[in-house]
Amino acid sequence: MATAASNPYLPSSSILSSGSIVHSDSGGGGMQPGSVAVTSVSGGYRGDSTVKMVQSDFMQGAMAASNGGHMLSHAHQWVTSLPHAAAAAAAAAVAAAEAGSPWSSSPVGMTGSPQQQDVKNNSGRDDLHTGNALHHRPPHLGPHQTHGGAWGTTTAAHIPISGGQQQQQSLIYSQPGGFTVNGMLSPPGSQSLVHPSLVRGDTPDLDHGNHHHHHHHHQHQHHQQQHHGVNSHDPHSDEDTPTSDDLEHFAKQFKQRRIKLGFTQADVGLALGTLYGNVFSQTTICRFEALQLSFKNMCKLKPLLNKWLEEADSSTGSPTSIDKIAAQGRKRKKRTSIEVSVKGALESHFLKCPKPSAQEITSLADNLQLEKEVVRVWFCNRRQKEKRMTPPGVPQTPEDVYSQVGNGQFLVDYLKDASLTGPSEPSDQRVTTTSSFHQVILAH
DNA sequence: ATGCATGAGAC
DNA sequence: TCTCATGCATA
Repeated sequence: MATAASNPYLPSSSILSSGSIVHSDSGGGGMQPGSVAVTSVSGGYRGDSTVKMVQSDFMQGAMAASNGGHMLSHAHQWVTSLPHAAAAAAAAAVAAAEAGSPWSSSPVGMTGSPQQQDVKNNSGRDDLHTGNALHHRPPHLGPHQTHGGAWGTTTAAHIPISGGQQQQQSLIYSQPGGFTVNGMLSPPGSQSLVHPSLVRGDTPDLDHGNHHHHHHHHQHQHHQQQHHGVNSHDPHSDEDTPTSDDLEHFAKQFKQRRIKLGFTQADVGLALGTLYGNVFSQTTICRFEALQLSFKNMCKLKPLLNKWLEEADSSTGSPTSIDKIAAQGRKRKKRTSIEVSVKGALESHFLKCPKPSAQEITSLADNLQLEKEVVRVWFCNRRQKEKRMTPPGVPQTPEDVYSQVGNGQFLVDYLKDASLTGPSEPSDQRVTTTSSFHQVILAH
């Protein structure tokens, strides 16, 4: 492990040039081959204050101060953002992230996470967009708590999983001249925003899945309707929670349209920000399209994306302006990359015990020469991943999908049982597809 | 497209 | 402290 590092601050210009240093802060002098943590540097920003929730920012400060229990050895590895970097960052953000893969190969499998955590709409909806936008309808993104969630009932009695389908995707990148694909950044000031309100007059209701007075445990839920024409609108959009099939279908369509219109995932994320005050990153849009979010999360985002779609359709050429988030200086821990070998170790531990105790984490971290926090986070992320894991390259045929329902059902029980290793494990169910299934089986 | 990270909220 | 929603940074 290169104990080198210790170079906390670097030129943020590295965003482009990339400066990466080998660095391991486990402090120990152990030259364990394999416990090397490489961290690459870059300016870290966190657009918040200006555009985002002010309160949140405030809170964050409070939190940071109060829970800074583990940041002992971290201090040196935090990067501070440089002033001038902001501009570059913003530009880069827009320019980058071009999802150019003409064909995504990931067969989508849905995962269900019925966690009953309420959906706080942390919509930091301030007057961000009010600038030019006549007030668009207040994004009443309310917590659509569908309780157990449509993907699984809490009792595991019956799980309406949807077989994952795969995305076809043989689309050709066609860019209508009307849109400023890359140059979505409309000239500052000239923001011709087509307020959705007008356009939306004729549409009785899209599914802003927010009229959720429909939350009862679906003890028995109908199977999702398999397919509805691509053109047909969701028969039921409002009242009820969309089925996993709906989501799948929507996501698929959304991606198609988005691409046809020549927008990148990042574009959409930003547009949502100006439209509703909720900015999303390319990551989120990407995960939405890939159905890699929890069911609940999918439901929450769908209405917004749907709106965006409508607008994108109707607005001919008027680029939805984006007041890009003015990234503000904020330190963020450098991303540590864990070595393969170490990952392997972690992985095997995970299989044995997905939820190690603090003690275990500590010792594990010690052995692997990683910070405890890193290990802890790794497990957290690993668990999250488990819950949504999209089956890698498992070509599925419609028939397979059906058969998988059974497996999925089984899986749920199986996993639930397995994950109950801890003292208190909420009925955690997830609907995974074949791949995960195998994975679990292999693990035992 | 994904790995590691942050932070708010639930327990 | 975990989960969950999200995102920066990266391959």
